[in-house]
Amino acid sequence: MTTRKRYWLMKSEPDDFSIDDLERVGVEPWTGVRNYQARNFMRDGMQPGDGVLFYHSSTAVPGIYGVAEVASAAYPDPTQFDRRSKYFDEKSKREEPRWFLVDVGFVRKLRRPVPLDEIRAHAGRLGEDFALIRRGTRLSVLPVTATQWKLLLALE
DNA sequence: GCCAACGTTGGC
DNA sequence: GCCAACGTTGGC
Repeated sequence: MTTRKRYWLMKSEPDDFSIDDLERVGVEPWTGVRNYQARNFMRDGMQPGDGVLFYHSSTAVPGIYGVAEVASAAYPDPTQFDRRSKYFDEKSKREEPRWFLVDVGFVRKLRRPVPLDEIRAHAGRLGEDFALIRRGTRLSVLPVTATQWKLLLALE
């Protein structure tokens, strides 16, 4: 069964994994999400083909730098079982995995990044409840409405 | 590097 | 179930 295409925003620290890295590799498993709400969006909400805004956090100019797409169904994050990984979770069992991810595929870089301060400047039209700019919210994976998607890309 | 804000853990 | 302590996120 398929439902209508959905839209998301996914954060990454560019020192760790950037839009240029994604362009280079094409498709990347989105490892390391260890927040239940973010996991639920990936596990329960995402479908192949969904649109993704690729956001750079913890950098000089935080903001949206590219467009990507969901490139797989959700599956268990293998790093949770890898003792050498910094994402290892000793409480997760293979028969009952705790953390899920999707593969993310490169679509394009923005002609011009859309910085966080510009996004904030449009808070009124984006909606005060938009999780990216809601005070105190630090979700690394969050839903974006079709309207917000269009608005944000119109700022490019 | 600082620190506000939030989530998770674990003792009780 | 409460809540203090701790860890993490992420802008600045």
